Amino acid sequence: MKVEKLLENKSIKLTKARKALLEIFLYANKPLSYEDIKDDLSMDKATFYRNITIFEEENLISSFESNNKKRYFEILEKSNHAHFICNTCNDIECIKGQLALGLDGYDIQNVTITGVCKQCHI
Amino acid sequence: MKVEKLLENKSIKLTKARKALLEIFLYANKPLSYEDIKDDLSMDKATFYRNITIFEEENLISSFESNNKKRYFEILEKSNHAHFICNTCNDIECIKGQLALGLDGYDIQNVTITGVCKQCHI
DNA sequence: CTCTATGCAAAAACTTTGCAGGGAT
DNA sequence: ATCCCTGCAAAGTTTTTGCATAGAG
Repeated sequence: MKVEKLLENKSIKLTKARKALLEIFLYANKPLSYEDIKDDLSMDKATFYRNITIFEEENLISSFESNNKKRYFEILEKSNHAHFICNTCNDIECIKGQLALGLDGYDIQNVTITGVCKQCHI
Repeated sequence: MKVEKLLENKSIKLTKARKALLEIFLYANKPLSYEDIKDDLSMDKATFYRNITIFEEENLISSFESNNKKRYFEILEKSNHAHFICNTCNDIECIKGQLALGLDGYDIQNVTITGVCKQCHI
């Protein structure tokens, strides 16, 4: 879906910064932190974080924190998927699959698994 | 298991601060952040974090980050259990259960689920 | 006596806020 | 003319580090 439509649906005013930001996340294939994209951003970090906050409030974007004190963001998708963060190489993988946990009545927004990935695991 | 034994097994020198710290986590029934216990601590925050680092390196304690920029710590148990963090009330629940994800070959250290808990979910 | 642990204060890393200027309607 | 978005700089929050002192063996 186009960025313009996404913002319009949420009644968020379209600006250059918001369009650029949302497009980055829309076309990204993995969660990104501010640091990951700061060199490609044409906006100040204040603008980045302020708009991220708006996007999160409007459920356009979800976030989670990794072991390295950073926050990662990605487009909120319908499909349940978990993130695996490797404590050794710090890589983040998206894991498709189902959680078999007794969480009826809970609204699950994010699943983050940490550990050591297959590559790093000897 | 006694704190003294735990430290001895890992060849960590027993000190007053380490004993106090490990006992707090040993008898806690949920993960705790520095802020949660700072008023009860008789040590400086530098000592807290330095010893936590040692405990983590020796696999006595595991940690994860929540949405509120804090790190939570708990005794590393053998039993797989996940944490559910409510974005509304910020409460942390320990969830017993199994993950049915294709993660063979991965070493899973922590599972953190965020969302809205049953109580807060209307 | 030597070696490590601790407290204090300062620094570091990431994120948020205050404020004044700029753009869009 | 008004409203809100933005950039810049400063402040805030949590965690880490440097250094001198204290403590254990």
